[in-house]
Amino acid sequence: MKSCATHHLTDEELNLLENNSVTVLFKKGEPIIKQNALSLNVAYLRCGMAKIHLQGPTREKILRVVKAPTFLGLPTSFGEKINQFSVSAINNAEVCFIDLSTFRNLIFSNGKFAYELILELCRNELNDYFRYASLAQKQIPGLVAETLLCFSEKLFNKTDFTMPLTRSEMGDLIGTSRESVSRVLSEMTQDKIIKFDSNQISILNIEALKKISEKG
DNA sequence: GCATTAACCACAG
DNA sequence: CTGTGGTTAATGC
Repeated sequence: MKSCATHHLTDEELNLLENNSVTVLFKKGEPIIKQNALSLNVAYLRCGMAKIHLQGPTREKILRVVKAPTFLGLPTSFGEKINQFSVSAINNAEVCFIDLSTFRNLIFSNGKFAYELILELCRNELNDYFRYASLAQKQIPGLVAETLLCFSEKLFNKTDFTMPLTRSEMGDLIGTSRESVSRVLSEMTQDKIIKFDSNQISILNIEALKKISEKG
C-alpha cells in the first residue's frame, strides 16, 4: 500500500524506507500515538481507520477521523520530541513506523516526495479551516448532518455504513454532548432522513441532510 | 415576556 | 453505551 508521496521514491529510496521501518497491527481502540509520549517515528496507516484526538482544557477532543492510506502524526513528528496529540485505532489497523531521521533524509533528497507531503498537509489544513468555521457557526443539527455526510462521502463512499464512533465520540468530534448527538439522530430518524439500527446508519434523504448541513 | 437552543443531571434499558 | 425527560442558563425576537 503506497501513498501518493512514495510513488516518487526510487527503488533505492524505497528499500531504505523499508529497512528502517516496522509494521505493527493494532486492534480497535488501541492507542497508536500517545499525547505527551516521546516519539522518534513517523507513522503511516496502511489499513484501517484512526481518530486523531487530544486532551483539551476541559475534556477529550477528537480533531479528525482518517482512513488508510495516510501518514499519521506528521504535525507533531517534526520540531516536537513529545507528541502533541494522540492517534487511536478505530477499527483493526496496520501501521508502519518509520525512523524519523530516515524519513527526514528522504525529504531532503527527494523534492517530489516532499512536495506530495506538502500537498497532503495543505489539503488537510484547508479542510480544517472549513471545519473550524462550521464548528463556530453551525448549530448541532448542522454539525451532525455535516459529519454524517463526511463519513458517507469521504470515508465510506456509501449511503449505508457502520458508524465506527460512539455517540460520545461523535460529541467529542463536533464539540457537543453525547445527549445532543442522540437527540439529533433520533429527530432525523423520526423525520425519515436517516435510519439506524445500533450503529448501522442508512441515509434515506440525502437532500434533506445536505440542507440541514448547509443551513447549520 | 416567550421561544429556542443546548448543557448538565438522573435514571432506565 | 444509549435514549429520554426534567431543569436551567443564555440568547434572540
